[in-house]
Amino acid sequence: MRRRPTMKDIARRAGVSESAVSFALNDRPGVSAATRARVRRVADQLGWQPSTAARALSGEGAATVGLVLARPARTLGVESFFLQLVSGVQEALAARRLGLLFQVVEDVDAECAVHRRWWAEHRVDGLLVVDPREDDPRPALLAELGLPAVIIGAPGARPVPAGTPVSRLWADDAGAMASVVDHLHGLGHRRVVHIAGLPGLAHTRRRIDSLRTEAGRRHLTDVTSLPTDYSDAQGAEATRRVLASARPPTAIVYDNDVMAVAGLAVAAERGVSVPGDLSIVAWDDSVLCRTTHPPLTALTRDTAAFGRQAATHLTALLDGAPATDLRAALPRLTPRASTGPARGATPAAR
Amino acid sequence: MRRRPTMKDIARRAGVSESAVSFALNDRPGVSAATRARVRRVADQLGWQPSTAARALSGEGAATVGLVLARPARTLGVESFFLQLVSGVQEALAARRLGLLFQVVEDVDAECAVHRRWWAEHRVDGLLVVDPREDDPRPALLAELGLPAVIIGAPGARPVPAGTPVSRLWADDAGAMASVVDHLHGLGHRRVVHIAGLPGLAHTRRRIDSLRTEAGRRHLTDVTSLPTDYSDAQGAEATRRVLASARPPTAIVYDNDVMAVAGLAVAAERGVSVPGDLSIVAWDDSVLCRTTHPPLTALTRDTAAFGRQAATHLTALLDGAPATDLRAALPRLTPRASTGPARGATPAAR
DNA sequence: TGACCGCACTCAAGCGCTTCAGTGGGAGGC
DNA sequence: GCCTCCCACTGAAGCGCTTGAGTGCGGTCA
Repeated sequence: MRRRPTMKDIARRAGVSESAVSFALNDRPGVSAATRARVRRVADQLGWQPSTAARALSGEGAATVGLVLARPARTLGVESFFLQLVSGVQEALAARRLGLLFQVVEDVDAECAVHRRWWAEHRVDGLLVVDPREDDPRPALLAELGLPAVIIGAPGARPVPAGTPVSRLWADDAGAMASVVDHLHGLGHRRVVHIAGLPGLAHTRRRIDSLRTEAGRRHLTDVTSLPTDYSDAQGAEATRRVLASARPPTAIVYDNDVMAVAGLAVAAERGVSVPGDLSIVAWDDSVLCRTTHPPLTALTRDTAAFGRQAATHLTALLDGAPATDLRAALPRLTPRASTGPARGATPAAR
Repeated sequence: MRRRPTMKDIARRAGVSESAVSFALNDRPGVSAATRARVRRVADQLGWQPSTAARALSGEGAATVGLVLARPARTLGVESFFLQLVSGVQEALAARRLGLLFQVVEDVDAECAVHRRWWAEHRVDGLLVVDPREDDPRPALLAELGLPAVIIGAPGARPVPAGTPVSRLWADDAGAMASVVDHLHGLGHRRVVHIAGLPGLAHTRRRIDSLRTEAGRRHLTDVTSLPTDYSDAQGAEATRRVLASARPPTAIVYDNDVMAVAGLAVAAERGVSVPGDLSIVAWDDSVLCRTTHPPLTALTRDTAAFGRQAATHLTALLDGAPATDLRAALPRLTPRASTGPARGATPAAR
């Protein structure tokens, strides 16, 4: 059990005052090059690192950003999305020696409570916010607390009050949905079901709306969206229901990889051939989509890069950059064997 | 942007000194019941929360525990294991208002550097350590730093130096492996391949060893373990190799769910019927195992409970409890359709 | 009635760092 | 040769909290 070295130790060994040490180590003017070098050497030698607690207390911020995941435990731990996102976030934060404070809670209210607590406890300098909702209390809260933040997957319905350091990273769901509809329409599909995610989330609404828009543009009137909770159970359930209906769809679009795989299993169990009788598209690519049989056509996006972009922008906000809306790269459709020509259709000209 | 209320504010409003406030809010003797109540009321009213920075600085600890994941990014974000674990950890920590500082790095050396830095920066009071290795530098480091920790999945080869506040939470891989071998042997399998995880990890070694022991006990001499990096790619690769060998196994045990699914896909692609020609067992159950076709026989364990147990014990260590070795619940085998009688074998008496 | 005690509370120092107001001395200007 | 200015550095306060050493006061006991 070693004692942690402090600036006082460095000051003593280098024969200067504490303030000189502070100046030297923080690249501030006021010390000669020689002294600076000497202080640095001693600090290295002692293995000194600034105490974040002390830094935070003297107004420098906590060197930490927070991320809260508000999802019931049961829908957690399956999707590749979050760990990928976090791993990208880390990369950007580690470069700035920022820590990531992480918490999983049950719902948005609990998330707000955590944000409030972190703020009051002086724990974080900024926040990454995921899963924006249609009726989202968080932007207002962030504005009240004045905490810099990046909302990932925004814009939601609720705009961010002006003048607050809150940026939004926007995934182009409409564009992505257009590419999916293009693909399916080109293969001759006319009856499409969209098995969507949690109904309260902003991107669920956006996907549902753009499906309707894109379908209308191509004169497909027979499209439906069914919300779920993203779990394999509900994905399977919904699939079973639509396949048993009077006029089952010839293609299904799933809002995540897990449900798509579950849907594929349901098709297999009912003797529905994929892609012969039914085409399947998954939103978000992952190992899952590649290892099923047949492998699934999926919307591929670089989730880690997404996280990196969000975190990088957050560090810019912390440095005082103005808040903006930014746009993530458009996901691209990776066609695999789970989509094919609609039964009995002559493929439209591409 | 509100100013955070401090104890000074409370003191002023309640008409007492700051120390009285501190005593009142920390349930220490030295204030009358009336004053205590008044102070509490004012604190609530102001929405006061203690500044962790200030607390940490005055010797109270950072109210945070750390968790570092040392895995290359490519093997991340697929397994259900970690998010589940973390969600369990959170539950136990949230009850004590402890934060979780989380970081993903590339390898153990980087992990050690992070531990050192967190210690020097005063950021964490304790650590959760995962993926113990055969030749693990971390126990010695923890001892040097004197940081309380729980090593999850231990014991590794390297014991923890005595007198350090480091406990080990032990998963009974031998017992689990015994149940797997039992199951397969009972179905008449005599040639079994084990597609294992990262070779450096302690539990990989333990599983390999116990497979050998259990096989020996039942006079199966034809067992092999092949290490991989846990990725679907290597899982598929290894499967391809063993299926193409002169005497392919009749059963394969995979060290995680992802590789098992990948292996199943390889079997399908080569026209090997499961479970007709090949039985498959996955170590760690998840949605994946339930949604494949056929669903996979898997070793089910309550990963969230595992995390909860680890975190709960860590809080005990922080409270000064002595370090011990504890044992997690034995995983149980969930038989599904991916395992069946070995081709041409008369099942042994069960 | 005075010595003593314990209770309820205040004071001030200190945790490790930043920062602002000095301070001393050497260089430069006239 | 003296005044000024600037550079390199020091001193001390302060961030919000804990804590051990006081302080004053009402009550008990001889």
